[in-house]
Amino acid sequence: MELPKNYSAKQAEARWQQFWAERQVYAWDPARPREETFVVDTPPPTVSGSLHVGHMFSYSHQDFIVRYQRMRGKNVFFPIGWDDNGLPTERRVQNMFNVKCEPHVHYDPAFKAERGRKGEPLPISRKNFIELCNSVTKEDEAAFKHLWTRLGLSYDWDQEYATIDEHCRRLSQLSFLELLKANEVYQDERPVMWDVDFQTAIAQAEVEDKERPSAFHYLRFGVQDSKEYIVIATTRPELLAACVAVLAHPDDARYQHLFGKNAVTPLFHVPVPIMADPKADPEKGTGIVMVCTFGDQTDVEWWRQYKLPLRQIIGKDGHLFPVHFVTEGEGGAEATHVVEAENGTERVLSYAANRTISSLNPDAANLAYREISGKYVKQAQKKIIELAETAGGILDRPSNEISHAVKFFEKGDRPLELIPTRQWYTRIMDKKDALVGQGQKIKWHPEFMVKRYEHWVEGLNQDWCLSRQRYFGVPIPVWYRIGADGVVNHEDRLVPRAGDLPIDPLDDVPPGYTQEQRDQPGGFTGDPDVFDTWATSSLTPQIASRWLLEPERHRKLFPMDIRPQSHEIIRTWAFYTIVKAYLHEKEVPWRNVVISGWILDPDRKKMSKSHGNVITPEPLIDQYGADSVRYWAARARLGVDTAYDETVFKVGSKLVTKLFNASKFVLGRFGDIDQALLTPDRITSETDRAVIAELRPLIERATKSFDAFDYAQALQLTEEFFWQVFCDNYLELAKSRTYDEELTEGRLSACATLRLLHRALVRMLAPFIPYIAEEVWSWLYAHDPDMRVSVHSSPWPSLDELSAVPAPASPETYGATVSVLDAVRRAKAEANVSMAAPVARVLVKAGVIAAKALRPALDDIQRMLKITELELLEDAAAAAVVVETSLVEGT
RNA sequence: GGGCGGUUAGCUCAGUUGGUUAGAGCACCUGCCUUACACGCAGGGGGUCAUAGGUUCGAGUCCUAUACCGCCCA
Repeated sequence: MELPKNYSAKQAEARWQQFWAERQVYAWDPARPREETFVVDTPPPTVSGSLHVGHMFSYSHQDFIVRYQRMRGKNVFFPIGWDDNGLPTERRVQNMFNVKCEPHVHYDPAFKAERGRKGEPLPISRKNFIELCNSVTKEDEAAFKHLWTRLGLSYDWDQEYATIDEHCRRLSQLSFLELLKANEVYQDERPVMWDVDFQTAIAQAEVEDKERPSAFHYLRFGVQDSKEYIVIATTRPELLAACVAVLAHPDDARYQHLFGKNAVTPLFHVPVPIMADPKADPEKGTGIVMVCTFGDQTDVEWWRQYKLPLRQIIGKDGHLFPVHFVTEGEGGAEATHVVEAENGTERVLSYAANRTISSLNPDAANLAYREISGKYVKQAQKKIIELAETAGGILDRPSNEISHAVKFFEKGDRPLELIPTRQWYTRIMDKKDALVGQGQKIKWHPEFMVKRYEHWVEGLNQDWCLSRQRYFGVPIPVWYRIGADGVVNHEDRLVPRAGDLPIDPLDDVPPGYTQEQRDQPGGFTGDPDVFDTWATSSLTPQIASRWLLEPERHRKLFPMDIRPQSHEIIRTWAFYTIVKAYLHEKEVPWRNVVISGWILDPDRKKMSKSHGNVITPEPLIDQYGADSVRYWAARARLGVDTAYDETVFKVGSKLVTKLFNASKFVLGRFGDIDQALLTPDRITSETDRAVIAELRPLIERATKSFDAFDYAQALQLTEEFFWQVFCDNYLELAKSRTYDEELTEGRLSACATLRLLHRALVRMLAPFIPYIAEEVWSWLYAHDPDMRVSVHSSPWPSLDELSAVPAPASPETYGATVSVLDAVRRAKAEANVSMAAPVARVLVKAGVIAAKALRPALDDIQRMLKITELELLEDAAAAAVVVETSLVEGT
C-alpha cells in the first residue's frame, strides 16, 4: 500500500463522513431489544444563538461516551434535534430583517423580507413573521448540522427533529391536553413576572438576578386625623400611587400606636391602612414598608393575605397608564379587571382604563399624577422625586445609594414587573418533595450536581407559567366559547381531538364550529398564546421515542440511559424534563445525567457575545482538524470548567500525527505477512508477553473509566500507554526483530504483538479521534474476521482477545527492561551522542528476581541500543537494577 | 446572606479513594536528522500541593477554620 508522507485531515474527514453516512454506521436498529440498546437524550441546541467553541466542547463529550457504548456492542439510539422555537429566533428575525410582528396586520403572500433593511421596523403579519422565523431556522439548522458532521458527532440523522416541527408541536400539545385532563395544568389570572419589552409572562426558571445600583428614598407619609408623620424608605417611589397599605413588624415599638390607623400617601393623599405583619423587617429602612401593587413578590403575598385593593398603574408596556383620583365614594368601586377587544381577539387586560382611586385631595393627586402618567418606570421615578422635592416636606432626608439584586428576564434589558394577567400554569408547587425524590433516583455525573437540582426544586416558589405572549412557538391548543353577550368565557374551553393535532387555534376551528363563528357572539375564540419553549423542550425523550404515538417504540427507548448537558440548564432543561416524565408516567426520564463544564476564556471569564470573547468553532476545525478539536474537548473532565487554551489543539494534532506515523510503521512491518501467521499463539518472546501484560490493566482501567462516563481518564490512560509504552519503548525494542530477513519465530512474535497492541490501541482511541482511527483501521484491520469494516462498529478491546497469550514468566520483565533502556539512553544523552551511536559495553547488576526477569529481554535490549557487549551480573545484594555504561571501549 | 465547586510547576491540567523521592503536556534549557515520526527522540531545570490548625506511624488526598476565584439560589 502506498501511503502519503503526511496525513491530510481535511481529505480524510470528507472521505470518512461519506463512508459513515453511506454505511449507516450510526443507525439505530429498532428490531433489537431494550437491554442491548443505549439511549441518549441529546440536547437540541438553540440554533438561533451563535455557534461557539462551547458547543463543540460539550457535544463532543456525548459522542465519546456514545462511540464507546457502540463499540461495546450496544444498539445506540443517538438522535439530534434543534431548538428553534421561541424568543431567540424571533429576536434574530427582528434584527436580521428589521421587522416586527403586528398581529393586526394582514398576511401578505408576496412579502419578501430584506436583510439589513434600514429605518423604522416594518410591521408584518403574524403569519409572515412565522414564515420568516421558519426560513431563518432552516438556515441556522444547516449551519449546525454542517458543524456537527464535520466534528464527527455520530448522530443517527434519521432521528432528526426540530422543536417547532409538526411532530414536536403534536407531542407538545398532546402533553398539554393530557395534563389538562389530569388537572395538572390550569389557567389563572394573577400577578405574574412580566417583561415589559417582550411583553410576555415568564417563569421562575428564566429569571436572573442582576446587581443594580438603586437608592432608598425616605418619604414622609401623613397619619390620618393626626399631625404626626411616618417615614418610609422605598426604592420604588414611582409606585407611590399604587400604595395600598403600610406595614410594620408587630413588635416594633416605634409603630405600636399607629396600627389600625390610616397613613396618607404624600402627593396623592390616599389613605391606606397601617397594619402589623411579622414579615416586615424592623432592620430594613425605617422598619415600616409601603405595600404597592406590585413592587415585589412580598407585595403580592400581602395583597393576597389582606385582600388589599388592586391599584395597577404599570402597563404591560412598562408605561404608567392614566389613573383618576376622586373623592371617596365618587366614581364607583375600584375596578380590578376589564376585558377589552384587541385586534379582533378577546384579550384580558389587567387594568381598567378608567380606573379610579379615592383620594383626600383628588385635585392635587391628579395634578401630580399627570406628571408621571405615560412615562416609563424609570422616568416616572425621577419625576416623582422631583415633585417631592418641589412640594417640600415630603423627603425626610437625602436618599442613600445602595446596590441590590433586581429581577430580570434572562434575555431582557429592563427589570421585570409583576402584572396581573391570565396565564396557563403547570402544578409543581404541590410536588416539590416528589420531584426532589425523582432527581435522587437519577445518577448524576459528577455526583455533586444533584445538589444544584435539589436546591433549585426546594427554592421553587410558584407554579410553572406555561403561556407566553409571543408568536413563534407551539400554540396552546384551546378555544374558548363566547357567550351570546359577546363575552369570552375562559372557563368554557373547547379542546381539539388528539388525532387532529397539531392545531393552531387561530387558524383551525374547534370541532362542531365553523370559521364564521370565530370571535362572534355565541361562537368561539382561539387562545392567542404559545407555550414556553421549555414546555416542548422538556419533552425531548418523548419526542424522540414518539411516546403515545408509537407506544412500542416508546417502551424500547424510555426511560433513556443518559442525558448529557451542561450545568447552567439544570434548573431549566433537566428540571422541566424530570417534571414532565413525572407528570405523565411517574418515571424518571433517564437513568444518568452527564454534566459538562464550560469553556471559559483564558482569563476564566464566561464566554458570551456581550463580553466579545466568543470563539468561532469552524476555523479551529479548518486549522487543526476535527480530531484535534475533539481531543481538546476530551481532555476536560465532566463538570469541570476549563480555560480556553489553544495549545491543547496542537497537542491533539500531535497525537493524530503520531498515530498516523506509528500506524504507517507497523503496516510496513507486518502488513505483508499472512495474517494467519500473526495469531496470538505466535507470541512466544518474553519481551512481547511482558508488554501485553502491561496492556491488560490498561484495558481494564480504561473500560472502567468509560463505564463511569469518565472519558477523560480513559483518554489519558490510553494516550500515555500508546505514546510511552507502545511507541517509545516497545516499538523500539521489537523493531530489530521485525527486520529479520526470514520469518523467524522472533520476528513473527514481534509482529503478532505489534498487531495485537496496535489493533487494541486504535480502537481505544477511536471514540476520541474517529477520523484518523478509521483511516488506519482501514489499512490494517477492516477485514479481520472478528472485527468490522468500521472501527466504530468493531468491538471494544477485551481481555479475552489476549487470553491466548500467556503471562510472562516474570511480572517484572517489562519494568526491569525499561530501567535498563532508560539508563543507557541517559548515558547517551549525557554524552551528547545520537541514540543510534554504538555502545561498547554495558554491565547490568541486578538482584536474583530482577536478573531472572531481565535475562530473556537482553537480546532485544542489545540490538535496540547497539550494545557491543552486554553483561548481566546476578548480585544477590543489589536492591535495584544498576547499569554501568561504557560508550567507548575501555572507558 | 445560604449552598455547591475550585485553589497542585511560568501556563493548562492529572493525581487510580491515606502509602516510597508529587506527575503530564505546553513553555524553557542541553543534546541527537536513530531505516515511523524533528508535529520526533533522549536528557534537564522548575512545586512550602492557597493559608492555619487537627486526625494518623504516614496527608496533595480525611476533618475544622480562614482567604481568594467561579457558579447557583435568596
